Amino acid sequence: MKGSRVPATIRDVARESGVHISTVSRTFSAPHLVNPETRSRVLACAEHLGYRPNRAARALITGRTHNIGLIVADIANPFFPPLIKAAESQARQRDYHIFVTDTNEDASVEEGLVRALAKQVDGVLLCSPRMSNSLIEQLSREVPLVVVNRQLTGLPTVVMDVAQGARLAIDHLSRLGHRQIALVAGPRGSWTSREIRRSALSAARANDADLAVIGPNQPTEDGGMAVAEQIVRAGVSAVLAYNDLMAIGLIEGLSTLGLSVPEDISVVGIDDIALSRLTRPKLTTVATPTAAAGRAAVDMLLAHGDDRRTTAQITLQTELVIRDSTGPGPGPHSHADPGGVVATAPGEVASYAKE
Amino acid sequence: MKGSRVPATIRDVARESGVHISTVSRTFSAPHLVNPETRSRVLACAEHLGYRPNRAARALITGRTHNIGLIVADIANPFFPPLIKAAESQARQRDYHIFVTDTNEDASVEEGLVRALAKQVDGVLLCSPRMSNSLIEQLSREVPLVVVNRQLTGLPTVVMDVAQGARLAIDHLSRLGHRQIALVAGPRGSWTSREIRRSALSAARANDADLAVIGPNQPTEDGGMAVAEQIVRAGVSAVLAYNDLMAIGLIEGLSTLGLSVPEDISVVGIDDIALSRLTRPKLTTVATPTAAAGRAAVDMLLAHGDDRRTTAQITLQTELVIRDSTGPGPGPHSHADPGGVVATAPGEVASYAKE
DNA sequence: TCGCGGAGTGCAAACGTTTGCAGGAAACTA
DNA sequence: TAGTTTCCTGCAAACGTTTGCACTCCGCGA
Repeated sequence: MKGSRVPATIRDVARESGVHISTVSRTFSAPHLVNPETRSRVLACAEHLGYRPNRAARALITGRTHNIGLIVADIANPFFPPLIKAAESQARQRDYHIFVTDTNEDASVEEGLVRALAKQVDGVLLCSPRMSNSLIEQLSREVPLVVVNRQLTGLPTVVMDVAQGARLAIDHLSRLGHRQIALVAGPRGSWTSREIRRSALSAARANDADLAVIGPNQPTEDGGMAVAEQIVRAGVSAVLAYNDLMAIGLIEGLSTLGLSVPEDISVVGIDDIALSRLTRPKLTTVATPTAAAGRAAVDMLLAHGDDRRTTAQITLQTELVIRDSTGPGPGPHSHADPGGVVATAPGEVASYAKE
Repeated sequence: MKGSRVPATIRDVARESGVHISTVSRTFSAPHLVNPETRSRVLACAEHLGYRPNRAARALITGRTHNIGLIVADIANPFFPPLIKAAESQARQRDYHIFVTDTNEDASVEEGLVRALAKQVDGVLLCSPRMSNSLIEQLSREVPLVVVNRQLTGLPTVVMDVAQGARLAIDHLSRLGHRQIALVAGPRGSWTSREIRRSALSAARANDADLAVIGPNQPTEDGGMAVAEQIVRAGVSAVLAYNDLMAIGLIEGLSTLGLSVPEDISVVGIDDIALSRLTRPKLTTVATPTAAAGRAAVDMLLAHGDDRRTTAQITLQTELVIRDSTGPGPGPHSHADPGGVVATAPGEVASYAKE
C-alpha cells in the first residue's frame, strides 16, 4: 500500500505469497527460473505491498551499485548539459543512476573526485579531463573508466572529431579570403584543445594562412572577452575559438573595442550550443554531437562491465554550421583592404603549453 | 596499497591493527569512543590498506544511503546549474552525494522520478515542480522532500522572493514612463510564474499601468521567440519575461520583426543568468540567489533528517539589476510618441491558466 | 520397472557494516 | 580498601538481499 511507514522487504512478500524468499528474489533477478504461475502470484503480492528491492542489500552482495559517476569540468558550461541529459536517460533505461560532479575546471580536484566516487559507483565517466594521461591510467586500475573528450590508448574512450571540425573551420575562413587567423586555445590540459591546435595549424599551412595561437585560456565567456585585445593586437582578420562560449565572449569583447563581427573580424566557435543560434550575429560554429557522446559513454561502460578489457574507441563526426559571424576577409576573392588590421605581432602570441 | 585488486574490508584493517572489527568501525563512525592511540594505529593501517568503508553495507544497516536526489525541470536551463553546483558542493562537505535528474519540463514524469529515487536516497530536493500541490504532499509521505521554488505549507521549502522582484521590475518600467506592459508567463504549473503574475498585476495597478499576460509558455529561448509577434500585436512598450532565457529569445524575435530593444520595446528578464551580461543589449533583470537556494535546500534536508516535522520555510531576497535592455517609454517624463505601438488588443491576450 | 534429467523450489551461507550489551581495567571517591 | 564510575574494547546479532547446492516431483525412454 501507498502510505506504509516501514518499507516492505522480500520477507513480507514471501510470507504473503507463501513461497520462500529465494523464490521472490528470483522472481525479480532471474524470472525465467520461476514457474510463471508462482511468478505472477509473487508479483501481485509485491505490487500490493509496494515492495521495491533494497538496492543497498543487493549492492552488498552483488558488488554492483547500479550507479555511475559522471565528472565534468563545469556543469554551467552549456556544452555539458545535453551530454549529461543523454547519459542520464540512457542510464535510467538500464536501471542505472548517475552522479554528476563538477570539478570547476580545476585539474587538481579531479583525482580526489574519482577516488571518492570509486567505491560507490560501478564506473566513472570522465568528461573532458584536465589531468595527465598517466594519472588517468592509474585511476583506471581502481575503477572502470570511460574517458570522454580525450584519446587514450588502452582505455575505452569517446571523442568528437574536433580535428576534422577545426580543419573545416579553417578551410571555410580561407575560402572567405582570410590569411591572418588566430586560434583562441582552451584550458591547459585539454586534449580537445591540443587536437584543435594541431589540426588548425596543419590546415592553415595547407591554405597558406598564418595561424597565431593564443592561450591557454579559461573556456568561458569571460575567457573569450579577456583575449579581445590580444586578438586586435595580433592583427588577424579571423578567429577560431576553442568553444562557443569563448567565441561569444570574444565577440562581446571586440564590440567593446569598437570592432564588429563579421565586418571587421570573423569568428568561428566550436560545439554549437543552443545559445549560438540566439546571439547576434548568429555564430558560425562546429557542431559536436554531445548527446550521442553521453549515450555512447554509458553504453561502453555498461557493456564493458561484463568482460572487461574491451577498450573500444569511438570517434563521433563533427560538422561546420555556417551562420552570420563569418564574412569575407581581406585576401584574394575579396577586396584587398584589411580594414583595421595592423601587422602581426608574433611577440604577443603565447605558445601553447604542452600537456 | 594503490593497486590492490580486491578492496580492503573492515576485517583486513582489524587483523592488521590487532583489534576487533567493531573498534575499526567505531574509529570511523564514532571516533570519540576509541582510545586516541588505538585510533591512530587503526587509521594508519586503514590508510596503508587503502580501506574505504563500503557504503552499501553501511546503508544496509543504518538505513541511510548518504545520497540525495535532486530533480530539476531542465538541466539545460542555465538557471539550474549554479543551483546544482552549490547543492552538490554543500552535500559533499557533509559526505553526501547528489543524483541529478531532469524532467524535461514534463509534469507527468516528476512523480515517477520521485518514486524511483525514493528508495535509494535519504531525501529529494524538488526544484521548480510542475505537479500539483496535493501530489507533492502525497509524495512527501513516502520520502523526505524539500521543495524549491514553490511555497507549500507543511513542507520545508525554499523560494526566491520573485514577488518582490516582479514589483521592482514593474516599478522600474513605470518610472521610465511605460504604461502598456506585457508579462510573458512561464510554464503551466509553475508556482514562480503564478507569483510573478500576481505581484506584477498588483504593481501595475498601483502604477496605473496596464498589464497584459501572455502564456503559459515554454520557459526557453524558443518560447520567448515564439511570443514576439503576440507582443507586437499587444501594442505594449515594455515586457517582463518569466526568465532571462525567454527575454533573450524574445529580444531576438523582436529584432527579426524589425523592432529593437530598448528603443522600441523595453525588456526585463528574471534570474540574472551569466548569459544576460553578454547579450546585446545587456539584459536588465531580477537577480535570484540560486546558489544560496541550493545550499539552503541541502541544509534543510539534512537538518530535518534528525527530528522531522521541522518545516522551515526560507525566502531569499531578489534584486533588480538595471542594464541596457530597458529605456524610456512613451508615458509622462518622456516624450509622448509611442513609436510603433498600436492599440492594445485584449483579444490577443491569453489568460493565464490556473494551477 | 528403473534410471535419468529437467523444472521448480527451499535452505543457508554469504556480503561488510553498525550497535546494544557486557566485561575488564584503570581511575576516582569515600 | 572497597565501591563506584569511566573508558575502552570485544562479542554477536542484525540489515535485506543473492546464489550455489540439494531436494522433490514429474515425465520420459529404455
